[in-house]
Amino acid sequence: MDISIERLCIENGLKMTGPRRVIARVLSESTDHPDVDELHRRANRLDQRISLATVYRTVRLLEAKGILERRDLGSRRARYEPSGEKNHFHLVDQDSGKVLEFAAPDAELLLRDIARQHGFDLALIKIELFGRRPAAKMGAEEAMNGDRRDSQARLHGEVQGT
Amino acid sequence: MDISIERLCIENGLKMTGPRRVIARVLSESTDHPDVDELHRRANRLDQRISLATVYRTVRLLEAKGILERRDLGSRRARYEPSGEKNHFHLVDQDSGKVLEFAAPDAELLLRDIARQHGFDLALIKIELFGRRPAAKMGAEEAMNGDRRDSQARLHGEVQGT
DNA sequence: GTAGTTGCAAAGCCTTTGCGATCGG
DNA sequence: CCGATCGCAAAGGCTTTGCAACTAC
Repeated sequence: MDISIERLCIENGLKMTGPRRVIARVLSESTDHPDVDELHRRANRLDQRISLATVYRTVRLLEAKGILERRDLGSRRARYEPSGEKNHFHLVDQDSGKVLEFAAPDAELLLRDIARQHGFDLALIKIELFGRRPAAKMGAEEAMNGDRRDSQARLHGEVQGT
Repeated sequence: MDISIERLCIENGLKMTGPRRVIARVLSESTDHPDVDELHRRANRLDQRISLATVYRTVRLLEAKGILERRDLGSRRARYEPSGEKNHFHLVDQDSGKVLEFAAPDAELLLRDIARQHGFDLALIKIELFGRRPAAKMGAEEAMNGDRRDSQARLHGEVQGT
């Protein structure tokens, strides 16, 4: 799972320029759901010269090629992840903004079935759960994969100024 | 979901000003998932003077009060719907952009269970299915699991393209 | 009367784009 | 070599906000 994104790019007939190679590598090494700004930051650690615009253009291109998938996860910024991975969904901790991934093959089947009953072929299933952990015991599998927080921030905020 | 939005506003201690009353009414009468611009348009049919900024401020406030829920549904503009309604999810036709609502109590249970296993209390479950109808045999039933079917017409549909 | 609201226009945030320079195949 | 890609800065689309006037309670 190292350079797979780059491989996919090549298979899709994309020119592998310097910046693109770096971004592909950053994507391949990410196990979370970085937004464009974060990708830019990570890419810049490998090559200072890569511009934000290029990161935007690249994720857009890779999304069009089906190599990446865009996620929203509550924040205003788009986040990306490789689409190859087997179906998984997102459980967002509303307090910390952390995102856990989980599989739910049973639920998936049910949904696919419902869609079929309506005459649809599903291309994409998005399931996002938002909740909080009752203060009690945490820890345990905290080890999953934490995400950059930032997802909410507008979930509670006061609304009217002055 | 008739004039209930206004009632909810009052219960939440919000001042019922003219603009707010109109927006509440528009929301109460909507059976689809309008974006802010569309809400503004509808509100303006009842009162020309209502500004876009006020619509933004109002939906934000109502979302904070838990009266409305924001949806993304693939487009870049936020869409809103009353949160009171019983849990339902969205099936988006990628060709037309139309959104069907459906219920999936079984899937819901499964998911709630998964969340519990991770120590979470769920506040919100989002399920969005994206797919297309193979031109072949459609028809059959347009009626969903008891929820109201909702054929929103004017839907600036598209999801993303290149 | 006072705190909460509103309109308007300006500002902000994220994303896209025009353009000339560069680079990959 | 030719078209794809890049960096930069300017432009766009959607949303928020500062401010002074106004209004519900």
